[in-house]
Amino acid sequence: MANHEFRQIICCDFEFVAVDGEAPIVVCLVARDVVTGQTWRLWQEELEALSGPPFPIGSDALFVAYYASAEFGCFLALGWPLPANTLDLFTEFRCLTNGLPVPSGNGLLGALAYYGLDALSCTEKATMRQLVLRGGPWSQQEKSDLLDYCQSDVDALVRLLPQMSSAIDMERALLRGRYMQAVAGMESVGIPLDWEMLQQLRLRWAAIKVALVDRIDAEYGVYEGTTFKLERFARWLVESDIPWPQLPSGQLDLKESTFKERANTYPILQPIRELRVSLSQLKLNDLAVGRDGRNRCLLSPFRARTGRNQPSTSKFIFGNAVWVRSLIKPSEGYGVAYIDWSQQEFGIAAALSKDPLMMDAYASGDPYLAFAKQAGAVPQDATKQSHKAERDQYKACVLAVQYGMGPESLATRIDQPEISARKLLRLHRETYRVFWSWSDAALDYAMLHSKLWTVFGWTIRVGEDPNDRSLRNFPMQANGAEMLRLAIIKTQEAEIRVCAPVHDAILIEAPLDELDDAIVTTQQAMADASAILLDGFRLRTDADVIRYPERYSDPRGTKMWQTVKELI
DNA sequence: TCTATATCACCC
DNA sequence: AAACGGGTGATATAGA
Repeated sequence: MANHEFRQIICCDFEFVAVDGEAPIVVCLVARDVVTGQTWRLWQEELEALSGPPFPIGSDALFVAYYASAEFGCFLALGWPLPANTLDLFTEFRCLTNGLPVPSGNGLLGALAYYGLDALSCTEKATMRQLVLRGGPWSQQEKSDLLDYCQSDVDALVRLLPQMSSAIDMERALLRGRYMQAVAGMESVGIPLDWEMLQQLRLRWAAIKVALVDRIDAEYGVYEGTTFKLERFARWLVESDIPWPQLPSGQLDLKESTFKERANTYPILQPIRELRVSLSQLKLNDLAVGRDGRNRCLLSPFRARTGRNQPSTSKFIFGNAVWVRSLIKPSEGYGVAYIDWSQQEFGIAAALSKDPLMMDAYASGDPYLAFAKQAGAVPQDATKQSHKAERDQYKACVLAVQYGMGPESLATRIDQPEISARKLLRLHRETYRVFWSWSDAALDYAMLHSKLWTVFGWTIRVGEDPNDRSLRNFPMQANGAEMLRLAIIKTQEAEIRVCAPVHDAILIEAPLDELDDAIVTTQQAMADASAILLDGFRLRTDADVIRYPERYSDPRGTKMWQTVKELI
């Protein structure tokens, strides 16, 4: 924590009731200034009477919490301004132990255990959390118990801080702390949905499933209710004299790709294949939607090893099948925009490795076609239209390299013989030599020193059984996550309502007459973020704009959306 | 009957 | 030994 002298260091914890889709209900707060020892204990009503926190939050104060987005959710619910400096010990604990086993998890108790500090037992903690979640009214005794419990977490923070502080890179930690504020902002704003349509869907869900199965399964008799029965399917296959591949375990291989391949030879399988695909996509059960029709859930920042957000895929609309996004609809007078970086990971790879050809390819606007040209596979005047097939293959190769894919898988992916896939991968190595030696060096470094980190210090430790594909991919994905965080911070600081992060994209919302400006500002923030991270190299973005009364639509999901609408 | 495991599908 | 990175979650079947 050198070079950062704070006059106040405030460790803080709230108790609150969280309901999916809704703002938190604040129950109480305890905070302590570790410099002076001053302690604040405040109950609901007292907090609501305040227009800001009782402790200092200015530039010479440091706000310390564990999972600060939760605390900031309470700040926002109370209408309080946010602190200038935030140190989130959850995030720092993740950063310090990322990739290593954490025997007791990543929670506050886990961090205390990791550093050999004692704490409240899990069961005591669970009991008290239940008392919070039960909701009010609480007796005087319960109130004082809850405040004591809340204070025990603050005590824990106070003890954890010195244990961790020597290992914390304060400058970067403060940046991550700013992102925790941004997360609270997004969790509070949420994503506007078509409430009526969602109600319709939920109401008729079971009936839609049954209708789908009834329509198709009569011919096969392999479903029991709406569940596919393996045994029945096996019997039907024998009766129909259709050979079927098995998994090593002996079980029938039920992969979509297997159905696809078999359906080519036995077209009778086509309808049941489509039924399986549809049913597998029919799950929007747990979408977390508030009474105002907005999708809000924990975004779980820094949860993934790469530092990405990892919201629950069932609660978060962008985790569902793409057709479900058609439920996204701005409210009257508003628009939303989905703005994503173009070929973000390719651009990051180019800029960080400083591979001149790769940077040229990115700058050309169509890296995939540029790669094909650089490899001499298509003429210099080739276009997306004139050489679509070649471009598709070189695109698949670029993506394959980013994931460390081997020739067999790439061959399957592009539906070509293995020798073609080998050739593509070889051309990538030969064309982007600088990138490959950079990637090799990163892997060597990771194996030798057992860690790797991003430009802003998000670190992965190399544990047992390292996966070289993960390690090679880490700089691209983890720096992509850094870029997203920085861009979101900047966008929010420009007073734009950010609804959600989507790995390489940002969803924003604005009144219709401000939407175009908001998009420009966001794109500027995203370009700036890339330049800061990539030493001046700017990545492009694309914007998908939806103006009330339009709804979001993704071409990959329109067919399923149509089917569902017809069934309603 | 409940839980664990395997497998699969979805997202970027 | 295999070789597609990072994830969450549902479902079907096997096992306690």
